Amino acid sequence: MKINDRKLEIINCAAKLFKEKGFSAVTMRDIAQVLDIKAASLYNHIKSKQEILVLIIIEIAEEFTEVMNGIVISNVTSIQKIEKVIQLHIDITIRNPEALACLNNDWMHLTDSELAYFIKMREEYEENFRQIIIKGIENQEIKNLNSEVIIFSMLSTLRTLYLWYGKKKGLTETSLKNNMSEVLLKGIVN
Amino acid sequence: MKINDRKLEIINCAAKLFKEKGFSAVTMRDIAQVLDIKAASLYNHIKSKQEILVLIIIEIAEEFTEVMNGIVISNVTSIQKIEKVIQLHIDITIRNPEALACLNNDWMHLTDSELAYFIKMREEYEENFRQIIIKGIENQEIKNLNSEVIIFSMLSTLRTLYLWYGKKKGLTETSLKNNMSEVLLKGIVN
DNA sequence: ATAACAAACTAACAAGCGTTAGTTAAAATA
DNA sequence: TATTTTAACTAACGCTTGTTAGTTTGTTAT
Repeated sequence: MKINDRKLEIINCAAKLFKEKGFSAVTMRDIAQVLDIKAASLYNHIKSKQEILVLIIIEIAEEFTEVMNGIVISNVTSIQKIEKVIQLHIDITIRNPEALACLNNDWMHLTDSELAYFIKMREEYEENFRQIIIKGIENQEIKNLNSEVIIFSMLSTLRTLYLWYGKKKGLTETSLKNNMSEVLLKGIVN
Repeated sequence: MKINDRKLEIINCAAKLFKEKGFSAVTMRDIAQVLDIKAASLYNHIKSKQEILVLIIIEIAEEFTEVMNGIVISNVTSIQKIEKVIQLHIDITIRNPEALACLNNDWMHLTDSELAYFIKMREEYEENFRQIIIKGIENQEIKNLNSEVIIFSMLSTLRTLYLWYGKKKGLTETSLKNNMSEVLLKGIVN
């Protein structure tokens, strides 16, 4: 499945608009206007508005899935696995914040097999993360707190990083990674 | 401004639908169908779809604002102020998760003065939280990390609690509060 | 030079949108 | 009992939506 340049332009433009107003509030005419063409012309490149949504979300979801699968089977400590997960979220956030916003807010507008596929990936992602945490608690790398609270706290921060990254200047990727790891792993109290 | 029972039913019903699909994807006919009436009948009780959105969001936003203002001027340690903020978010999440979802995802569909009012409240809320963190760093209650990373990590967790609370059983409000405070303040590493 | 293609266009459609007007029947109030 | 109010209804409005059909124009390949 190759995607030519113009199609990519359309998808990226749509993703930006979806981030601002959400999938349902963005019209084909909105997208066309930004690209300075008519709405009907979009259909020379894409099949439907739905297809745009699918292309934005599924690619990113698959990347999360694949990298997470690699992390789970890697031969490092639980803490190191968590640090790899943090790095994964930072990487994708920096590379494609618009797609991430779309994945977070508009996944429910996927339909049929793609919706099912997405939900399956998301559940498996969370289950993989859960296993990392539980293993870490068992071998006493991680405190014996409610594992669901730990999972939710970390994932919600990582998943919404796109809302915030870009607004704050003077923070390199490395510095973000280090500060984030410190805060999420060791807390903020002196 | 008093709101009678039927109007409240409509608002609560709308909030539930907005949480599932977002403001723009929910039609007046959708709302009416759940209440088993016709869409036109809704207008005996509400002025417009916009009014529903405003009533859902602004009330909650004002509650956050007022309680936060009380916390800021209270005479306790920075850590204790943070714990009060955590408690505030948990309280509202438990009482009205639908409104919170709406506030988080659909605030950009507010218009004119209400949009400006909301943005002002949100900025002041964040600024208040920022001052708590910075004061805590200055008096060495809190580690000298990048304050923006701290602010973002905590707020993103607290703001998206609604996504998760209710799915997890066997966790009392007190237990949630205690686990959450421990995770956010002291981290997860043994 | 000619054929083929790519990517834009104009025009339009059917469906769905928020909303209004006018009506009706039951309940509350006088 | 008579009157007013409440809250539903039917019907329809003007507009916007995603999308299709058919056409035009400039570029690329033969």
